[in-house]
Amino acid sequence: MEGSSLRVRKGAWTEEEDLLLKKCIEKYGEGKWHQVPARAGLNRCRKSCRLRWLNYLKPNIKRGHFAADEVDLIIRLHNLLGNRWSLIAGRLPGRTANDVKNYWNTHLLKKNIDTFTKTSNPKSYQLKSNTKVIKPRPQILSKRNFLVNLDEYNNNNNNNNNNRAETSNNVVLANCGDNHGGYCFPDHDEIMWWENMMMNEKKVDGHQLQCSANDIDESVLDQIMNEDNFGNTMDELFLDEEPWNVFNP
DNA sequence: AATCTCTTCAACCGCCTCCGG
DNA sequence: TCCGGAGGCGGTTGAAGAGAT
Repeated sequence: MEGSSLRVRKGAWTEEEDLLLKKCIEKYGEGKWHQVPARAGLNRCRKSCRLRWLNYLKPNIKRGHFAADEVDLIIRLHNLLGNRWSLIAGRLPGRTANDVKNYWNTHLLKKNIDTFTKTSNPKSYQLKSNTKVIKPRPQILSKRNFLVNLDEYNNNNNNNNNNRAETSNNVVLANCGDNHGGYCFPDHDEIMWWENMMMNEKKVDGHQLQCSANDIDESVLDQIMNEDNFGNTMDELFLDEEPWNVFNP
């Protein structure tokens, strides 16, 4: 059980601990987090070390106020992706998922409060039931799994050729919406979502993308679809790095 | 000056997925 | 096929500081 071992330190990090961790990462590189506490001589769990490095010590981390264009991008990406903080942060150079999440919760949630309803927990909110957010969850799949899943997907859609997933082009797989016999294939909605996204279509399977409006704001969506504030095209925005993995069958 | 309330954000927790044995 | 360990993620907490009374 993580963190259950005796005498593992918790709480705020000291300068000394930061220094030890930094030296360790500089010497051995990132990764193998289970070895980091021993290598660094830290009395911390691997997760704590990883988090400290990623959110605070890692070079090029940008701190301080979010610029207007960063805020704008966060809002638009959140409308598109929901609470996928790591993906949103991936499009904001120097920002961490934790930073983005905190900023959203402390600054932006209040401005978008009409979109949410309170839950039993006074600190948490959920989307109102009349809104739908499509949450794509791309993942890296093995070739074997891809083919099996694709076959099953197509078998399940034999009556409608329009729904067939094609192998001739790059295909982005969403995470499973359903499980079938121990492996999964994506929801039809998610397949269509990705296919349409890649084709830069504005209409996404009849669903609204924005969670805060009843109708899609075409101008905003156009902007989201075509270019973000850092000059990335939509293809780059979603396909240029992991985990937005493109699989070439 | 003291106390209370609110805000912020670093850190923790629990869960999920992947991967190798 | 199963299982356990590791990496990673999002939700949540709570300490500390800021502001209000």
